[in-house]
Amino acid sequence: MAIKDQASRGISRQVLADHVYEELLAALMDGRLEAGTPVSIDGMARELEVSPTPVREALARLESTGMVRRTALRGYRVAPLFTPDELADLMDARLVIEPANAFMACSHADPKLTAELAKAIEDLRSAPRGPSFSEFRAYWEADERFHRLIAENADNQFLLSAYNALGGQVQRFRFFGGLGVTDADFAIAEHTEILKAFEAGDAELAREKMIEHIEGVKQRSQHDSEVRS
Amino acid sequence: MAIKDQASRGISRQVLADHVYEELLAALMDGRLEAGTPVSIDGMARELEVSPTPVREALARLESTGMVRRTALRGYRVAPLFTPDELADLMDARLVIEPANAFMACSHADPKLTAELAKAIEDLRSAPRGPSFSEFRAYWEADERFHRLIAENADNQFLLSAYNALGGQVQRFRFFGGLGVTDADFAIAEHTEILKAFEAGDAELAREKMIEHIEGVKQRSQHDSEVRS
DNA sequence: TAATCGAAGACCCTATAGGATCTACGAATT
DNA sequence: AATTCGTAGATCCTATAGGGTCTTCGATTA
Repeated sequence: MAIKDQASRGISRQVLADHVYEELLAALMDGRLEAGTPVSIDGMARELEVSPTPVREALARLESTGMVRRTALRGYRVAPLFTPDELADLMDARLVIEPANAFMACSHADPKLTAELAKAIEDLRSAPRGPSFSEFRAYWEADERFHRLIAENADNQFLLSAYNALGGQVQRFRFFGGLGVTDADFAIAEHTEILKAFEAGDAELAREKMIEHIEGVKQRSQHDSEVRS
Repeated sequence: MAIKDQASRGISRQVLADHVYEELLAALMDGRLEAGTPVSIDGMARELEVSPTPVREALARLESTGMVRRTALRGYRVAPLFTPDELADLMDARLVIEPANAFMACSHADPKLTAELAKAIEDLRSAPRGPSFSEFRAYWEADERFHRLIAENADNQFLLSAYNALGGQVQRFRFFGGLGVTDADFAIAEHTEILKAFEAGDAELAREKMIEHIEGVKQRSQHDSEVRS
């Protein structure tokens, strides 16, 4: 009823499949759906109290994000966690795209953007660092917002698509999710360096600082992976 | 019946939605579905002689490729053609991703890859240059194959996703589709330069030659756009 | 003649039904 | 006791039905 009510209440007509999509996305990001577990279409339909049809459509859209994988005639399952090698590949890909985003965004940055970036850093600083999902979420959200702001202000829809294709939102979360936030102090300092470059309007410097940041994330993530294994 | 037969003949059970997806993709790439025209779910179901359900699923998947756009409660339509500005943005994005692909692919290239690249160039050279779709398709396919080989052999699933997100296959086709193949001689020469770098195992050179190639494509495309408008 | 109204069709969206396949589990047999 | 068989349930996939909205087009009216 939870979803259905909002729709059938009829104040503003909406598409049920969109609600299901958002619901599934939230469940995946909150960790309610763990990596590797199957996602039954019929089962999810019962759980959300809708018919299988919109669930099927939502999952079809979700597949392109890499959050779920589909096997023909066998259904969907939550994508597995990354191996250390895949993690390194992800960072290499970010090293290709995000410095370019930083350069372009800085090339035509306005005070509004720098203010929003500063706010994202401030939110990062003040976010709780607890290991629980609910606490961690604020931290992750601020980190994601910083990078996404830059990607969006690069003002190139294709680069933004490429950034999205990396699973910028999700994959990063799922990686950090299992670990503690050992990253925080470093990330805040490195983000601040990038912000400085933006404030100075030095696009080339912004590119370099972004490279340094992601190199740092890569090294720290590899270290954490080794510790865990 | 065309599609249905293959499925219900039951030799190997298949998913109808996958067939519909392939069928729609082919129709989009052949130009049978022109830019901007609406794609009715029910109508397409009648045309392909299936129910609307698999069509709906296929379109949901297709949306992530950028080939079709969806408006809630109003259905799908074929994505509009590019403006010159969007074309420039696309080339800028390619300039970010494809040189990196070339560098990485060249870093661990094997004779098999260089042979396949050489074959792609040879196919490019021998392809007909006629203005009709069917003739042009062979040329475009060889061009696409060259770039995709490099992207796939960069051996990084995330960079490959990013490359795919550019609509590497499709967007490029849709751009060239309306124009003559004024590009051919230049493209063959530039591809050959890239191949030489691969044969020499010089990754840095491969990166540079890829940059030169895409810069060339960008300039020529802008020139063509001006001529046409 | 121009404008308005209404009916019919197209279309999107969701629910439901039913067929096919796979899995799980218990009973019967060796 | 182990194995085989069969049945019940779960699941995926597709078709069909029906509700709601929008557009179109013709008829009626001012």
